[in-house]
Amino acid sequence: MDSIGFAKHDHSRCIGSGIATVEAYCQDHRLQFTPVRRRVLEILLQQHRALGAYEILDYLREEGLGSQPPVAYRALDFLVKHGFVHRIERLNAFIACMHPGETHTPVFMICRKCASVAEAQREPMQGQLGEVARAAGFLIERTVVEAEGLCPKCQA
Amino acid sequence: MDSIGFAKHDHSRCIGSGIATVEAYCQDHRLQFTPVRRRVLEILLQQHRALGAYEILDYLREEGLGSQPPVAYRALDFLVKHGFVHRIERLNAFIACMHPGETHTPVFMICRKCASVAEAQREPMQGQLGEVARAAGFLIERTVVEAEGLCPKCQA
DNA sequence: TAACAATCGTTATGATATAACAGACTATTC
DNA sequence: GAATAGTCTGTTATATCATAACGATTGTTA
Repeated sequence: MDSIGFAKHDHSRCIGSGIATVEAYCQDHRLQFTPVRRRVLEILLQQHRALGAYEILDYLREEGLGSQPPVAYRALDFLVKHGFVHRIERLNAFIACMHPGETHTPVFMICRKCASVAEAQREPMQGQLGEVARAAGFLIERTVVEAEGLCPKCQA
Repeated sequence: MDSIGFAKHDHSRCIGSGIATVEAYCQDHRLQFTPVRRRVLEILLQQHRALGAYEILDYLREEGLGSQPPVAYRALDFLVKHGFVHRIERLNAFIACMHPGETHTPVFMICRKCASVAEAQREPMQGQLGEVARAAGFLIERTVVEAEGLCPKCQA
């Protein structure tokens, strides 16, 4: 269990290593890491916050990479499907994954004041959600775990 | 921790007691349980599944209780605010609370095949979400915990 | 290079949600 | 019971989020 979302870190390394990791993964898995997909991931890594699809589309427009919603949504679908980007249901927005390549079930903490989002990891099928599901005979395939509140800075 | 969502039960009692509980709560707290609000809750209790706001609005329209989106959204805002109804973020939909009146942090299990939704309870600030938040110094105000998968029936 | 699959660009539309404001109702106070 | 403050409703308009469909293009493989 870890969380770097609210901590200081070398952000330029985030971007470079994020892209490199995904690039390698795509080569290994014969996936097409096309210009639009790459750019959308870069934008999300650079911004380091949750962006709406139309916000991303605005960047793409400025750069001549696409101007219609499906362009952004298709790139996002690809990135989400392969775990490079996560969708934050509470915000209808997207954020770059902090652990690309690793299998994981993310937990998000969303600050209602500064809108920052931190990603942490939990073990699947453990904890209360796992207990509840076992008791009900429910087979979990995917989880959405998002907490809304105040980040350390905004509590001060 | 309990879950009655996937189990058989006397559904007519659900509706009656749900309405009665909320009615009493509203009297105690000087809240106006208006016809539209009451009817929206009844619809959600009767259907016993997650309904979109526009689906609810269709019922209201048929009954002459309102025809424009704000009518449905306002009633839902009220019901959600006071914990009589929960919003399922994953579905952009609403479902009647199975434990009205009690303070709680719900967990939902959503069947992707039959679309049924079960509500269970967890302790706030315990389990992995609590651990993660404490480690990050994050102050939780609200949580969204939703699992998607297969209910007992649909696994067969 | 032919055949096939994946991706892209575009148009159109669908689905979800809220701002704003006037008018009606309710509760409270005098 | 009249004034008034607060809440709720009805309506118009619009904002925001998301996808269906289809032809053109590009990439992959045999």
